[in-house]
Parts: sequence; structure tokens; C-alpha cells
Amino acid sequence: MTKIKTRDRILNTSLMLFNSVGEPNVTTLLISDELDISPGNLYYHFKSKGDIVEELFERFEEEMLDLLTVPEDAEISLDQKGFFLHMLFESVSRYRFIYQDLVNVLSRYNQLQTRFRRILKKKTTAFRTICESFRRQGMMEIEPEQLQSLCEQLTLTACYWSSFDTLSHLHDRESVDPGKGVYQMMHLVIPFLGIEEQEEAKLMSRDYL
Amino acid sequence: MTKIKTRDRILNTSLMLFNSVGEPNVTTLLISDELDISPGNLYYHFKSKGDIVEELFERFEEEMLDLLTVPEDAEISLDQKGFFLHMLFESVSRYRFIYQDLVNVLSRYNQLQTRFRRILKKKTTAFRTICESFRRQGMMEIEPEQLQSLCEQLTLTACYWSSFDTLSHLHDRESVDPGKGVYQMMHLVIPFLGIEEQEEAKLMSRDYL
DNA sequence: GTCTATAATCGGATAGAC
DNA sequence: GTCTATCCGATTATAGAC
Repeated sequence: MTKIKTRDRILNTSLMLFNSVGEPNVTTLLISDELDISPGNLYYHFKSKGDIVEELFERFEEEMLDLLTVPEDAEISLDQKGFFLHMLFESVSRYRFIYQDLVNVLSRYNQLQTRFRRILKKKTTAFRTICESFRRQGMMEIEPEQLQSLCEQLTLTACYWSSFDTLSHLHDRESVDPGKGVYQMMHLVIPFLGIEEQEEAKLMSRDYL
Repeated sequence: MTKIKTRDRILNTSLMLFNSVGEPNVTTLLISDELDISPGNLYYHFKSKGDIVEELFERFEEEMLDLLTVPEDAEISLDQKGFFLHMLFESVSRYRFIYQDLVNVLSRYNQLQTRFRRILKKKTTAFRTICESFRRQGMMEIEPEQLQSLCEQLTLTACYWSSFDTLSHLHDRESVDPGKGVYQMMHLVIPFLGIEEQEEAKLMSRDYL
């Protein structure tokens, strides 16, 4: 039985609350209440609420930048792409509070803006790299213009799917299964795959439903 | 020279401010300041800030429900679809404050949630109707599973494209041109069109860039 | 209809004891 | 490290004069 440090408990609980009711609706009092500690104690560990947000963002950023480092020249299989998407959605979903109120959050902690934009850009690049690999392997056929549009679409979907999903189907706020998002992104790619690959991808995508 | 009623000036200015800096960042004081009226005066016309939001939402809702009423049995041309998308993005963009902080706004004015969801649903249905029409005319070929996925994707994009666009390319906040969104949505549909229609749609989509 | 002044509340943050 | 008590600032909203 390892005792978790208060500092970490604060981070974990904050993340949980942010995700479930939205960062702007979470007061420092609510956090300390949930943890059964005093507000003063919270401020002993973090000098402001913004610091909590920032540290959570940093964790997210690290995960993402790490995940998005796709080797330029690798031969990527459909399975690997599926796995990649799964991981991606997993991360995004774990820090979905950032996406849920994106404009608001980024406007109040504006140092985060450029950093977020960098992640976004890297995301698009990663998708492009994957598509290029598919193309080299003869699994995909697509014009440059379509490719650009597709990669942006994939990036958009990776960002907003979770929020959109929770919104349109009003299942509980606590658990968001990343599956449907992976499914949806697979289906964006399918039209541009070769015939055999299409079937393979369709089968695979169904596992995520 | 018609004098605009104060009540309407409040609504217009609020909308403008909401869109440009985000609804949560707009205080009643900021609104009255911008209008060179007193805060008291504002509260004479609206009993709360929420009432302003609600009335703006109502305008939006009306526009949308009206726009989204697509006749089931009409034969829709690509041009008409383009026009429809243009109108759609125009409306969404004019009330983009709702989308920019969707979760936040809907959580604080929770009577709006179900109404928003209704719009969302109608949007998906509209897209489906259009696609069905395309199919009847032999312009489109698509499996049921793909169709479902496509329509949801179109709905998602219609919602979030503007926010996503302003975010990733940091052009000024005031003007959002709906063009790129229409382009993007066209490209979602293109893979499922017949060969001649594909070319036509590609040409058309470029006008929106 | 519009103003000024002010109340009421709330959330973030600090001081100082234990 | 943690608590209690408290302050400060911002924001919504109201009262009452003009």
C-alpha cells in the first residue's frame, strides 16, 4: 500500500473533475472538497488553479508528442494504424477537458495556445506520414488535394469526436469509450484504400464499435 | 435613418462580443461599456445575461430548423448542395460562440441542451436526405454502413470546422470565411460520387477556397 | 428609458496558527 | 503539510433618482 502524495492526488482529482463537469465549472473549493482537504492546503501545493491546468496540459503534451513521433520511412500496416488511432483516442479522451472547452481554456491560459497548435500540426503530419506509407505500399491511391483535405479531416475528428459523441448521444459523462472514434476515422480513410484493403479495414473497424 | 432599439443593439453587440472573445469572457459590464450605456440600462431590457444568450440561441435555432427542412423527395443537384452548405456555414459562423465553448455554454444553460441536440439530429437527417437523393439520381454509390458514418462526419464537421479553422490557422477572430468549411465537406462526399460528378464537385469545391 | 450607486455573491488566493 | 479564517477582486443583479 503506497501512499499517494497529496500533490498527485490533487492533479488526479482535478483531471477527473475537469473532464466530468468542464474545467471552467470546477472551483478550487470543489477540488479540495472532493479530496477532503482544505483550500489552503491545495494552495500550498499549487500557487494557482492555472498551475494545475498547466501541469495537466504538460502531461498531455508529453504523451502526445511522444505518440505522434511516427518514423518517416516505416512501412505501416492497417493493424498498426488501428493501434495508433486507439492510443491517440485514449490519450485525447483522458484529457478531454482541454478539448471540451478548447477556445475558452486556450484563451485563459494563452501560453498554451502555441503549444496546442504545435500538437495539432504534428498530428496532421503524422496522418500524412501514415498515408504516404500506405501509398508507397500500394495500399492507397489518392490525389494530393484529397490527401491534404483528408489529413485535416482526420485531425479535426481526432480533436472533436469525443466531445461530439458525448453530446449527441447523451451517455454518462464519466466513461467515454474511444472505440467509435477509431471506427469513424477508419471510415474516413477507407474510400481511398485498395479493394482488398477496404474489406480488411471495414472488418477491423467493426471491432471498435 | 432608422434608430435601432436599445434592446436590439444589446443583442447585436452581445453576439459580436461573444463570437470574438467567447461567451464566458464577456461580462454584462463589457457589453454595456461597448454600447456606451449603463449596466442598469442593460438589466432594464434583459433580466439576466442568460436571457441574452437564450434569445440569441433562439434566433439561431429558428434559422437552423428552417434551413434544415429539406424536402424528402426533391431531386437535389450538386449546385444546390453547395448552396445549402454555404448557407449552413454562414449561419453557424454567425453564431459560432455557441460552438466555440459548446460544453461550457450548454452546461450553464442546460435547457438549451436538448434543443441543441435536436438541431444536431436534424442536421444528420438533412445530410442523409441529400445523399439519398443523390443515390436515387445515380450520382452516388455508397453502402449503408458508410452512409451512416459519412452523415455523422458531415454533422461533426459542420459543427466544429469554424472553431478548428480559427484555431489551427491563427487568422483574426473577427471574420471567419465559411468557404473552407464548404470545401472540406464537399471533399467528404466526393469519394462516393460517380466519376463525372467527382470532377464536377472538385471544380465546384475550389471556388470555395 | 436611462442613469448612478450599491448590494450580494462567488471564486481565487493569502496569512498565520498548529 | 495541513488547517481556519479572511481578504480581495470581479461579476451579476437590484434600488431608486432623473
